[in-house]
Amino acid sequence: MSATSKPRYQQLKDRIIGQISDGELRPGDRVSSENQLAHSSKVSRMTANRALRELTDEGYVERIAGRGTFVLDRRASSHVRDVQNIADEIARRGHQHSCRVLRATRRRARGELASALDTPPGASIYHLQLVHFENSVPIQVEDRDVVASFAPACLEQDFSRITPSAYLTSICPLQEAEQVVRAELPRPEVRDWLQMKSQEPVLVVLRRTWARGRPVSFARLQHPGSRYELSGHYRPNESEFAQATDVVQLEALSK
Amino acid sequence: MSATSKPRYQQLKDRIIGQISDGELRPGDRVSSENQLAHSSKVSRMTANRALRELTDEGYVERIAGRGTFVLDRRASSHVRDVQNIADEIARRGHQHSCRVLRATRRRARGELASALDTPPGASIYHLQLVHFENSVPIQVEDRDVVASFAPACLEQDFSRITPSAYLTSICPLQEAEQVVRAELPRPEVRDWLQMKSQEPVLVVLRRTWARGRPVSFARLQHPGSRYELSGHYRPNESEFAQATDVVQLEALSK
DNA sequence: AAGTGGTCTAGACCACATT
DNA sequence: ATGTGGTCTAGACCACTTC
Repeated sequence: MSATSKPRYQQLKDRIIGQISDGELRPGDRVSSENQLAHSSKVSRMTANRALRELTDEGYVERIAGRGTFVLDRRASSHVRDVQNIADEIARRGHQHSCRVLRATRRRARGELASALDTPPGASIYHLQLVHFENSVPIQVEDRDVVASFAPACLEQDFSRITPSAYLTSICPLQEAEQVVRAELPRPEVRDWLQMKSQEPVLVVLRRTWARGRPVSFARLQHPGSRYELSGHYRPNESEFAQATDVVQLEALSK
Repeated sequence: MSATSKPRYQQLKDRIIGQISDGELRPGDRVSSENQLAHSSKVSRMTANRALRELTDEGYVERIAGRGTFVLDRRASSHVRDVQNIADEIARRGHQHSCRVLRATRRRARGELASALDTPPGASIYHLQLVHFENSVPIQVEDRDVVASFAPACLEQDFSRITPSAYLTSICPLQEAEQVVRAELPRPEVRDWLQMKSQEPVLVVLRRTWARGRPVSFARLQHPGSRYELSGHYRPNESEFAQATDVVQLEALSK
């Protein structure tokens, strides 16, 4: 159809991400060089360079001057998946997980949702609403939007047996997650679902996840403040990696 | 000193980030256009373009085709990883940090606090209580216990000029951090300090930090739910991820 | 010597917004 | 009409690795 065609560097990125997702390119494999890509894709070298550079920033490949471009091993996705799935988390505590589906519908992407999921307005989006229980005590209200084209059979799943998160990872491993944590007062119906006291706040996690290089799902996870908390353990050595450059510059500037 | 000079686009980025941190460029301000930058910095337009594009990716500026490039007003939001120093965080948003010290006392470790900081009962502990402001709006109440033997001169510091976190890292780099995030209702005095509405919840971060292989500080950081959120971006390759678990030791401390 | 990534240039065309 | 960002090109020089 009409849709203004994507920029060439983006098309190149999409193609390479696709090859990685399909297993055509496996971790450690060498990706075509800039010159080869420029030739085969009929593109200037600068355009191929931009595609590969952005893939580097996004963690898909590693580039070594003089050697080449290599597919990275994203095996730690188990880490992301662990946090994705509240059923696993509950099982790890040795407790019983159960789940009630409140809603499972189809709707059309529009406005913020469309841009958050990077779909054209009007695209099909599945909306799920569930309550998760830990030993029969409600612990999470999950509001989830899923890009329909990524998970066409979404509405036929039995989400009392498999969580949406587990279902999504079964289609394709999730690559990336972006999340925001907030403290809010719940809406009355959420408060009832979670059996919360009248003035108790909720701990809200907004999470957007990526697979195959595209956002595929947006979740709003609400937890009773009195019964749920997030914890983490950090070691500077390892976390300095991601934004090392920025942080260093800023620290030098703000002395 | 001939150190391989940084690439030009990076120098340009550094300069603009510096202007944002210094307040020379304030949120909403217009940044010079690509053509202006190219001319003034004696650089090609593509190089200026790359600098501005990367600043966009990193959340510093917003670009609107046909209109220009504008400094973003970064919402109170910090990466869960580098929540070390709220002053840096605020500076990075191009805002003004200030601080009021409510309390700075010495007390004796006992019970849970002694075991959390791994000191013998009766050991000296400094207790600090501060309110941090972002552009004169209160954004954090910091309650911090510091092992006195680690920071003997703690009480002589001027914490309206250097944050406790910055002071601690100046003594010795922090090695490790353990943190828990919660949603709670604030105590009335905290609510007043943070100028919060009556039923607004706080986002609480409990953090224990290690240096020289020992826990040296325990902090309870409370933020107004309507004005503060934690955000994070996770890729499988970057290791640490906040996980939902029970942390018994910290729980008892936060009564 | 040949290939690789890293950077840079001086042009170019386009869609868009402001005047 | 002018200026803006968004993209793209066909060259170029460099430092580095491999052969």
